[in-house]
Amino acid sequence: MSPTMHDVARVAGVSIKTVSNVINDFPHVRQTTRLRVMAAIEELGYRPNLSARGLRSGRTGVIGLAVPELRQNYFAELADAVIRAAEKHDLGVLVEQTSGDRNREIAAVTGAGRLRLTDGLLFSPERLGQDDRHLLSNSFPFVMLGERMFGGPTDHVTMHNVSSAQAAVEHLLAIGRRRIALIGAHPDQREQVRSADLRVKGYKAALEAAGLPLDPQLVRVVAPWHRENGAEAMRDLIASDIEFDGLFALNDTLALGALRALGDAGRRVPDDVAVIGFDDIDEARFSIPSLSSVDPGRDEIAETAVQLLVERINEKGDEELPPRLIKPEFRIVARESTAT
Amino acid sequence: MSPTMHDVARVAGVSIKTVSNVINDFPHVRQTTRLRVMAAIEELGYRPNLSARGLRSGRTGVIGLAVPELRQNYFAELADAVIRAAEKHDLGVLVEQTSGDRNREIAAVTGAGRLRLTDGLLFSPERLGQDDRHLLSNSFPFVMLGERMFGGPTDHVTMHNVSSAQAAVEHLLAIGRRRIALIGAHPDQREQVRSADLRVKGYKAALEAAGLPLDPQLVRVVAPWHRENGAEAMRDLIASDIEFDGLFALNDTLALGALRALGDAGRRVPDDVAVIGFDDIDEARFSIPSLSSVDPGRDEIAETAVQLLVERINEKGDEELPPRLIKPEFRIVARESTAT
DNA sequence: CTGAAAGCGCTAACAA
DNA sequence: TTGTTAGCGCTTTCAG
Repeated sequence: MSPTMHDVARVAGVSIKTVSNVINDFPHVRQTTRLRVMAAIEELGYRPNLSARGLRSGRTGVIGLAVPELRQNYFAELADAVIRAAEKHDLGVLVEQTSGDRNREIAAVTGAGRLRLTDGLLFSPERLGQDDRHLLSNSFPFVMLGERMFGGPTDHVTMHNVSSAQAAVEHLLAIGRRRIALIGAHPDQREQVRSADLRVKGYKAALEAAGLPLDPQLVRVVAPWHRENGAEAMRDLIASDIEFDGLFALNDTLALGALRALGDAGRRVPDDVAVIGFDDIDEARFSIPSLSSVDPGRDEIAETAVQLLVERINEKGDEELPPRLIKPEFRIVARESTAT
Repeated sequence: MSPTMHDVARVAGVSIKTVSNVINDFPHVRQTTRLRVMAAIEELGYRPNLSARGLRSGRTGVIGLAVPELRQNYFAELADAVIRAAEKHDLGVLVEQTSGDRNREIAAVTGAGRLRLTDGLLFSPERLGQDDRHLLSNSFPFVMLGERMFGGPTDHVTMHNVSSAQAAVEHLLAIGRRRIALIGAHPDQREQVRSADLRVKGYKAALEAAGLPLDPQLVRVVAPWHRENGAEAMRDLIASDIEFDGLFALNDTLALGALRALGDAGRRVPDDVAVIGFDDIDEARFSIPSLSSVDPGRDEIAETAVQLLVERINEKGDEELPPRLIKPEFRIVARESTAT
C-alpha cells in the first residue's frame, strides 16, 4: 500500500496532526517542523488519500457534468470550458453522458450512481422538460444549464435565446434578405420552453418588427440537430421550390449540414443564400464559406456555472440564497456566409 | 445529512450488515428481509456514500482520462467513446485536460492531484516523450494511449500509424496522383516516435514502393495540428508555386483547414488536388467536399483501453501480466475528396 | 505550537 | 441467514 500520514509522521518524528497541518497549509507550524514534514512526504512519495479526506470532510473535490454527448461539438466545447473553470477552483470534473436517454437524465438529477461521488452537479438536460421540475431539489448543490427547464428551485445559467435569435435574423435582414428560412424548429408543439421554440420566437419577432410576413413553408422542423439532418432539411427545402435568400439555422451543426446541401445544389453562399447559425463552435470559423453565428457566451456560461456551483457548495446551511437565473451577453459573429 | 446504512438498518429492523448484503447483492439474504431493506432504502432515499466505500474497499469506481483538450475533435470523440466503454464496466470517468502543458502531464502520470481519486488512468500524452518513460511505473493501473512513448512498463493501446499512413498515400496513388504533398510533419528532428514521424514514414514508404521520388519541398512542417495551421501551410504551399496534385494531411483538422485554403485559392478538390486526412472525425463526412480519411479504429481503441485498465485494476498482486501493446485494425474511408 | 483520540460511512472478518 | 465489530486514512476538537 501507499504510505499514509502515519508513515510520514513517523519518518518526520512528529504527530499525525502536524502532518495534517502542513498538508492543509495551516498557519501555526514552525518552519523547521514544516520542512522536516515536507522532506518526509517527498521521501516516501506520500499522496493524501482522497477517499478518506472525502469521507471525513464531506467534500470530494469533484463536480459532475452531465451532458447528452461529447460528440456534439457544442458539448465538447462546453465540457472543455467547464473543466478549465473548475480547475481554477481546484475541482475535478466527472463527465457523465446521458445520451439523450430520459432515464439516465433522471438518474443524474436524482443523484443515483456515480455522481454521488461529487460535491455538486452541472446538468444540461435534453429529454427532461418543464414538467419534470419536481425531480429537482435544492438540497444538493446543483446548477441547471440550457433552456429545457425554467423556474426550478436551483440556480440556472442559460442564454438570451429570444433576443439573440432575433438579432441573428436582423443581421440577415440588414444585408437585404427578405425570404428567410429557418431550420431546426421542434416537432412537438406542446413544449414551449426550449431552445428551438425560443429561437423560433426570436425569428418571428424579427420578421414582425421588419413588417415582413411569416411564411410557414420557410420554417422547417428538424430534430435532432445533427449535420445530416440539417443537410436533409435543406435538400427538402430546395426540392420544394420555395424561394428563399436567407437561412437561420438554429445551431451551427445544422447550418454546416445545410451549407453542404446548398453547395451540392449549386446555390452560392452568401450570394444566393446568406446563412447564419447559432453557438459559434470552433468549426464555424473554418467551414467553406466560414459561417456567421451567434456566440451565446459559452465561456462565460461555463465560468458562471462553476462559480455558482462553488458558492452553493460552500453555502452554510442557514444562509440559503434564492435560486438565481443568469444569462451572459451574446454576440453576433459575422463571417463570410453573411458577407455583403 | 443524508441517511446512512445505520438509518436504513434501524428502519428495516435489521443490522447494518444485512443492509450491506442487500446493497451489494450478496446471495444469502432471505427474500422477505431483502424486500424490507429495499423498502427502507426507498423510504429514506438512502444512497451509499462512495467516499466511505472507496476508503474501505480501495476502489472508487472512477477512472481518469487525461487528454490534451476536448476542444480538439479527436479527443472529444475519444472521450465520448471512453465514457461509453467505462459505463459498461460501471465506471465513471474523471476527465483531466493537460492543455499541452508538460508539467500537467507529469502531474497526471505521477498521480498528483485529483486523479488520486481514481482507480486507474488512461493517458494520452502530447508533451511527454520517449525520454520520460522513467516517470511511468506499473504500480498503479495505467494504460498509455497514442504514440509518444513506447516500450514503457504499462499497457499501451495505439494504432498502426505507419501502415495506415502508407495505405492512405497508396489510396492517392491509386487514383493517379503523383505529386503528393504532406502537411503536418513535426519540426523537431530528434524525436522519432510520434504520430507525425510514423505517418511521415508511411508516406515515404508508399512513395518508395511506387518508385516515386521524395520531394522535400512537398513535405511541410506544421505544429500544432490545428485548422488554422493547416490552412496556413496550404496557403504557403500554393504560394510557393510547387506543383502538386495530392495531399496527405496528418490529421483531419489539418486537412479541413487545407481544404479551406484550397477553396480560397480556387483549386478544385478532388479535380486539381485530391485530399486525404487521418482520424476520421465526424466532421469529415460533412465538409465540402466530404473528406477521405483513415479510421484508426477509435471506438476499438477506447473499448480496448478500458478493458485493459479494468483487467489491471482487478489484477491480484501476484499474477502480473507483462505490458501489452495493442493496435486495432485501421480502415481507409474514401469520400469525395479523393473521388475519381 | 503539537499530540491524542474520536469518528466520518462503509466493508468484511468472525460469531452467533 | 444475520449480527458484531474492527478498522480504511483522514480531519478535527480538545488538551497539553
